[in-house]
Amino acid sequence: MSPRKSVAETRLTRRRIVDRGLEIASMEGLEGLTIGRLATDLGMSKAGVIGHFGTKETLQLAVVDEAADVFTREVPERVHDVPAGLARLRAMCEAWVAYLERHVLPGGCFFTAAATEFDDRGGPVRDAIAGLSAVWQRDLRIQARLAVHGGELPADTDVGQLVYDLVGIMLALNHFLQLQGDPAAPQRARRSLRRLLGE
Amino acid sequence: MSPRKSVAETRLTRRRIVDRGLEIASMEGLEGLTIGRLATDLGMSKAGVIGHFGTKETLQLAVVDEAADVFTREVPERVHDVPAGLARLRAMCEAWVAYLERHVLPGGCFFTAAATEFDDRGGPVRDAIAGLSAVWQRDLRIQARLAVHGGELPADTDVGQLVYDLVGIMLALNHFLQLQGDPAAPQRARRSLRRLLGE
DNA sequence: TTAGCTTCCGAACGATCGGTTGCTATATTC
DNA sequence: GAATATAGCAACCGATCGTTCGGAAGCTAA
Repeated sequence: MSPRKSVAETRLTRRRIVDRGLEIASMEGLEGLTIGRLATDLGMSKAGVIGHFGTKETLQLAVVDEAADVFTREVPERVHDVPAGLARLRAMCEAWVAYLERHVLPGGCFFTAAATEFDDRGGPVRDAIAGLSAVWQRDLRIQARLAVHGGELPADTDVGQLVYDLVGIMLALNHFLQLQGDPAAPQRARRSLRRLLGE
Repeated sequence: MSPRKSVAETRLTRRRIVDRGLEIASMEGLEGLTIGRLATDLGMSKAGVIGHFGTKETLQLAVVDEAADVFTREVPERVHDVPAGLARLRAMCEAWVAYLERHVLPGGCFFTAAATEFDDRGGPVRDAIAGLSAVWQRDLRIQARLAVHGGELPADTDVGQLVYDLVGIMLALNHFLQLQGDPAAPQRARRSLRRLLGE
């Protein structure tokens, strides 16, 4: 029925699929994201959806990539001009909190959900999630180390421990926001951040 | 084919189903827990499995209950004789860390997985998970409050904030253990606990 | 011994899963 | 303007999903 679209339109269709896929996956999980559901939501056939990717796993990887793009746009890119070191580390965390607080994705933090969903399995999707998570934590570690070397954080700071605590604060924020709907959670996250990184 | 079993055997069959169901659910999630898979694993028919519960949702609720029993047995019951207040709070957290460290369930903390899986939906399963999570956090809050009133923790301690931080430590522990396989994670968790609750 | 209750099985139900195939209609290329 | 490439559709595939049904088998109470 539907004819071939122009190159621009084709790219747009692909983006529509991935965007909607990311919304669904953030709510129902990457496995709960089904081709049929996606086709219905977008008003197209299953073949039209899967034709862009070939395989559901490839589609999942595209969604993971898109989630990474959204996160990058919403968090690290917003603090790109903040001076490196403690100031940048603080800004990264504040942007992180604001990102979760704003409910950019309807299902909360995509990576939290995807990580707990895939942490037991193998395969490229799990590897992609673990890799992106590791990259972000490495960025945090780099700024923390700069802050230590610059004397902005105590010289005996255990950087790995600090990143562990930061991740915990954000996981808790997602947990209290999504499961308990606790509106005080962002306040709590910011207070814990202040205790770790100073005022 | 299989005839009626004695009452004791019947209960045992039901327990076998729920026990295996909990193992599967901790790895694949509560939705990934499938009646067909369960039947295959236990060497029985799908009808034989679902006959004990009537509905998949009822089965899921039974699995959630079983997970709560396991957690209760492995954590709060082990510290029942520790004096109330700070000592008990510390013991609860240590038992919590040990529980995650020991990999009691193959898929890590069942409640972490189930909470992130169901936090966007409605229904009785989500309510059960949220309720059990709330009860455990209330127990933590009670002991924290006793510690404050007894002068074991600073008088200006924000108990809600403390519980928030404790939950974050455990979520991070599960995250680093399951996704990154980081063997240093329990050490990190204990160190963060010491910082919050003293030596 | 018999009647009833219950567990479990085999088989089937409609729905949905991921994926394939053949086709049409158009955008692009020559 | 003709040839080619391709986006998307309708229809279908085998597998699996949760669930239902009738009956076989044996425990239990009469």
